[in-house]
Amino acid sequence: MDDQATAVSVRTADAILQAARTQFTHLGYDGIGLRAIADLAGVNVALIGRYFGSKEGLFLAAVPPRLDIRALLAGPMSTFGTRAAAIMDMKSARGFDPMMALVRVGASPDCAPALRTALDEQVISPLAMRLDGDHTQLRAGMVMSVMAGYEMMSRTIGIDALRDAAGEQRRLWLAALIQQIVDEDTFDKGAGTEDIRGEH
Amino acid sequence: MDDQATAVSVRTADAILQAARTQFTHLGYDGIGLRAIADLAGVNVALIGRYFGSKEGLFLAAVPPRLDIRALLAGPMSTFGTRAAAIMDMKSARGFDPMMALVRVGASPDCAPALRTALDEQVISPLAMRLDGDHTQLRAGMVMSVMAGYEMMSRTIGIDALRDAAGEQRRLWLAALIQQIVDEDTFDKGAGTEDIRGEH
DNA sequence: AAAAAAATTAAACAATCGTATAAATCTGCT
DNA sequence: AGCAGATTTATACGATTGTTTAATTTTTTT
Repeated sequence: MDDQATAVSVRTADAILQAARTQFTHLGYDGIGLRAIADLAGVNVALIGRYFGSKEGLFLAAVPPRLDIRALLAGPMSTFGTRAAAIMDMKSARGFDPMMALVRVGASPDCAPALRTALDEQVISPLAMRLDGDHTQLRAGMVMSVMAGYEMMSRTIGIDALRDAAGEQRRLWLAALIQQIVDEDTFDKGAGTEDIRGEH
Repeated sequence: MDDQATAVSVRTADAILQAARTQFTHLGYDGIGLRAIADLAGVNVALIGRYFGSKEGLFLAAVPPRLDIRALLAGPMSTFGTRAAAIMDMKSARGFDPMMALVRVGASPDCAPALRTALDEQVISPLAMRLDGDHTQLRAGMVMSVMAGYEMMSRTIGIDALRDAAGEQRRLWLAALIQQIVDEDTFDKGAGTEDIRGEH
């Protein structure tokens, strides 16, 4: 009378999922093989095929469902930027790092569609619903852009200026940048853009 | 009496480089094989090994040297955001797309170090030298963060809100966001950040 | 035109990839 | 204990990976 209802061993399935998450996150979808994941989980390779069908099946079960930052929406929107910047600055002390996974694995054309859907449903839309003013979806997408870009430059690529700079200043500016997108009527006056030279 | 001085055929070497650039950009470092690159260049696979040594050698010769956005620094800094946003919105009509290459291939741990160096020397440092005020390196890195994040979310992953939204509004906000980082004393008053809860 | 050098190709190397199959081990029930 | 079903393992398959070697074609020089 375990809490397992399906025809699989949840203990080993979870071990596989956890190993897959960390490896996909740090090495990318093509950067890690199923045998290495199985070894890290302490099981045989064939179990991955048995429990998740294929490598893509394992990825879909491991990464996209965990791509949520709903914890960020807990507090008031007036301090969203501060909370977002604080999360980005933590070294993913324990467990899964959603932002790094998004950046590392989102570059693969095979993974992008699933990530796009998960990101839309679990992050951008919930965030957009908390925003006031116009173009909430667009602004929510811009918030994610800033966060993903910061993650990519500071951690994935490792630009010195972002990785080594004084943490306080860096976190303050990142928070201010994000908060400006969250606050309505920030850019309505078109500050800073005097000349647009688009097409024709 | 051709303009080739080295011991290789520059014509085919360039064909290989060009094929490698476009394929790495759109499929990532692990997403494309040397045979496919050679076929696209119309040459034999062994020539890649002969001219560039290895796959990594080909990548290093093809992508990092082209990672520059110096054209953006041509105009006045007061309109940098507008120029940056305009470039980001073009569909890389012809030739090489540096931003997409950076995002697609920067996710690979094998490529990140070379991209970091190239980005520092060719983009961030030149941009930082054009900036007034303090923390110029940090701010230049933040500019690249916003641009890379926007590229990743709008094109690589393809978030609907960023891909389909009204181009004018999207470009205006992106320009304003970048310009705010370029302009000095924008965040000196700490606008929007009322409470910082960092460590200890 | 013959010889030398450069450029290109065909073929195969060992390794690893994702995946599938059949045997072996473990688990719980009567 | 002994059987039945679930769970895991060992093994191998075909394909593809990056890379290398030797033979061949093309180009240049004498």
